[in-house]
Order: sequence, then C-alpha cells, then structure tokens
Amino acid sequence: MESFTFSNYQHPFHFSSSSSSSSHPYSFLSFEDHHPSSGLVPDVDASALLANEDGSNVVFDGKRSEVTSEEGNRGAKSGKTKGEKAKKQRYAFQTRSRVDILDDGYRWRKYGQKAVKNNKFPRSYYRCTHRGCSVKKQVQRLTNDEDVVVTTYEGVHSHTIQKSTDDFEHILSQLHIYGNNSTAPF
DNA sequence: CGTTTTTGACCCGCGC
DNA sequence: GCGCGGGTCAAAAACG
Repeated sequence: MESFTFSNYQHPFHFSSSSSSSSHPYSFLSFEDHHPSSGLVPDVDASALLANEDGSNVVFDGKRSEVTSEEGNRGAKSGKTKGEKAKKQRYAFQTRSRVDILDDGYRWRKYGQKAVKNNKFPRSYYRCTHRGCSVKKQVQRLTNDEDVVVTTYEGVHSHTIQKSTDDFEHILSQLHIYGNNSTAPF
C-alpha cells in the first residue's frame, strides 16, 4: 500500500491508496509540470494527476485562502462574548474519486450534513477528533461533475500526524516515477 | 461501552 | 422583522 503525505505544507495532509472500508479509490500519478517542486505552499495553486482504479486520470487542484471570522460565542448559551477575530486558513482541492472520504491521515468526526442550494449532493462537515484541535473540513460532491469531490480544510492542526512520516520530497520522487500515462499500480 | 453517525432543530448573518 | 441559506448542536441511533 502506498501513501502520500504533504508534510512541508503547514497544514499537512496525507493520502493513502487503501482504506478500511473500500479499496484503492485513488492514487497519485504525477504533478503537472508548471507547478514548482515546492508543491502545496501558500498562495500557490497546486495540481496533480490522480488515477482511479480504472486507470482514468484525475485532476487534483488546490486553492488556498484566508477567512476572517468571529470566534467563540454562538447563541445565547454562552455568557462569554469574545468577539475577537481570528484568521482561519483554508485550503480546498478537488479530486475525481468515487469515495467522498479521502484518507488524509487525520481522524475526523462528522458533526453535520446539509443540503446546499443548487446542488444535488449534500455537504458534510467534519471536525478533527484530536483534543484541542479545532480543524474542520467540508466534503462535497459537484453537481455538474459528480465524479469530483471537493474537500475544504479550515484551520491548522495543533498537533502532528501520527500515521506516515513520509516527507514531501519522497512523495515527489514517487510521483515522478509513475509518469503521466502509466497505469495505476493497483 | 466508548466512539461515531444521523438528523432535525437551532442559530446567525444577510438581503429585502 | 422575516425568510432564506448555510453552519452547528445534540440526542438518539448505530457501530465495533
């Protein structure tokens, strides 16, 4: 089983080619040439090609943004009114995959699901289960291209990943090995 | 039995 | 103020 971790990005995430409940939903093939070797760094869109088990290529596209939002205090329950503004890091990308949940190496607990307007698929909300870590992510499948899943991360993990220790250079080298039109190794 | 998912209610910001 | 759209809560169910 192969796994890929983008650990030089300050919000590292991890993909593995197998998951507990389903088999090999995706794999990395290669990065597009015009993207720097630095990969998924702030303010840079990153793209890569993925392959499904059927061998079809897949677009991996990332976008990053900052969001200013109010923190704490929601509703009448909380007596605390902080009103302090915090910048939240956001990172969104798309994958073409049959499964909605990509194994990024973190543990997530689903806390909501909502139908969004003009979308035939619902959006799911997840929170990192690590204590004290408030990172969230949203997962949503596109209406016009229902093979594409959009994953949006919000926040930076307050802890490290326990799973793989692969570094980014290692990942890159693996990506280059596979090339553009080779068949997925599984 | 601890953890996660499900799902309707609730909350909030915003436009009218 | 009201309704709408989207995000979250939380209780119960499901899960392992």
